[in-house]
Amino acid sequence: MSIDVGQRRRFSPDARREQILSVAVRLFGERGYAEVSTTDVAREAGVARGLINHYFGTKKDLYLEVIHVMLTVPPVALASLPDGDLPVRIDAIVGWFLDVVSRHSQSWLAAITAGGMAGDAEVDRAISSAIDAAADAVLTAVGFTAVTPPMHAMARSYVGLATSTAREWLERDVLTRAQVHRLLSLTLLTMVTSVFTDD
Amino acid sequence: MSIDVGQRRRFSPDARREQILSVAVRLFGERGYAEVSTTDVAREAGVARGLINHYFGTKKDLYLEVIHVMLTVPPVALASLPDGDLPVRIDAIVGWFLDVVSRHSQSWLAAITAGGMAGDAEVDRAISSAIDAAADAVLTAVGFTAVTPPMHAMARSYVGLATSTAREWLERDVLTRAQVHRLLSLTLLTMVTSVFTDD
DNA sequence: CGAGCTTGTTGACAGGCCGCCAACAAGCCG
DNA sequence: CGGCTTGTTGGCGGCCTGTCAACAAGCTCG
Repeated sequence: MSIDVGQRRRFSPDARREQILSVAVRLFGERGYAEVSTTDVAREAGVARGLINHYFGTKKDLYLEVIHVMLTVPPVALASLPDGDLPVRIDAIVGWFLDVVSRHSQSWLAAITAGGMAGDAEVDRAISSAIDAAADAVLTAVGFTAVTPPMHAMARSYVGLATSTAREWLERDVLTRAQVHRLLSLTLLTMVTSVFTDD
Repeated sequence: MSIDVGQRRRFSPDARREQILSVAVRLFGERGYAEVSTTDVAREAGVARGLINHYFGTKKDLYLEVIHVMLTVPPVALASLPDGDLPVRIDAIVGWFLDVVSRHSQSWLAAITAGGMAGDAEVDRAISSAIDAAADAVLTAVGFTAVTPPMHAMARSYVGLATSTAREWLERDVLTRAQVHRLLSLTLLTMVTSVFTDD
């Protein structure tokens, strides 16, 4: 019952990196950080454990690349948002966010809360930059050009509301998409019209 | 250079538990879950490492009790909220929340995001019940009696907004308390008057 | 006041995971 | 075909965790 019948094969470094990384993304996505050992990744990749350290360094470094992949969302069609009225633009950005988060729910939503390793400096920085990207997307979609630091911080807060609401929708199944859409649209409208104005 | 000059002393089980638990709360509050070993807790408590397992079982069980302590907030003066108009009650509950979270910021805010161990089933359940408690506090303070599941879920979402906003305020120092208060009050008012109404 | 007993406490053992590194060999090149 | 570059392996040392038999602190009873 030999699993790996194959001899020892040489791959291109890029190919090996990609292969190991894809296995790591899958495993870290299914279970958490602590529940996945480098031995697991090596076994499922059909590779010696030491090779992971050779390519990625530390297990935490591997995890950093994994969450980078999981948090990197194709900003496709983000520029193709309608130029209509403010409520129209808000509906568009909210719908776009719900589409994205429902597609890679198991990836993005799990990584944004650092499934298993919040508190680490580098992991927190990676998550923070992902929040920044989402906040920037919201601000540009709403139509803001000159963004002050407080406005940016409030947009980051709104991303926190969006993620927690999406979690209620996708992982708890008690809210409908329409309710989530309505909540996020109205709160964003309130923040834009009443909160951002005078800072 | 002997640190512990004391002989082996016998304590009451409750006293030992409390002593070890206080040390664990401090260490897990300062650093994350993975960064603190049971050897650290045992050393700082002046106790053999095996005693921790004897009293708490697994390291994760100890961590569960730790976050239970950190997330248990004295609901003092929560019943003594003013009975005034809706904006008045909202201002009161928001101010109360900001007071609480600014006092145990290093505890509550760090534990609500499961500093180092999200994804675990039991840890997630503990955090979820803490969110439930906060959501119930918000709902009762606002004045709702009959709470439907969707409303409860929306209140949980609002708690997510509150925590992320408090994090922007306390850990990033770019928002003032007044701005945070205004944001949380206006969004809660919006949710109560426009979102909750028709579900 | 001393012997015995309850039980809080300890230290060591076994298993697992991680980072590191010298040795090995697959595939190219002259 | 022989040598060489370098992708790849397996084992070593160290740290961490859960378990458990042995030890002793302090109470109890004769």
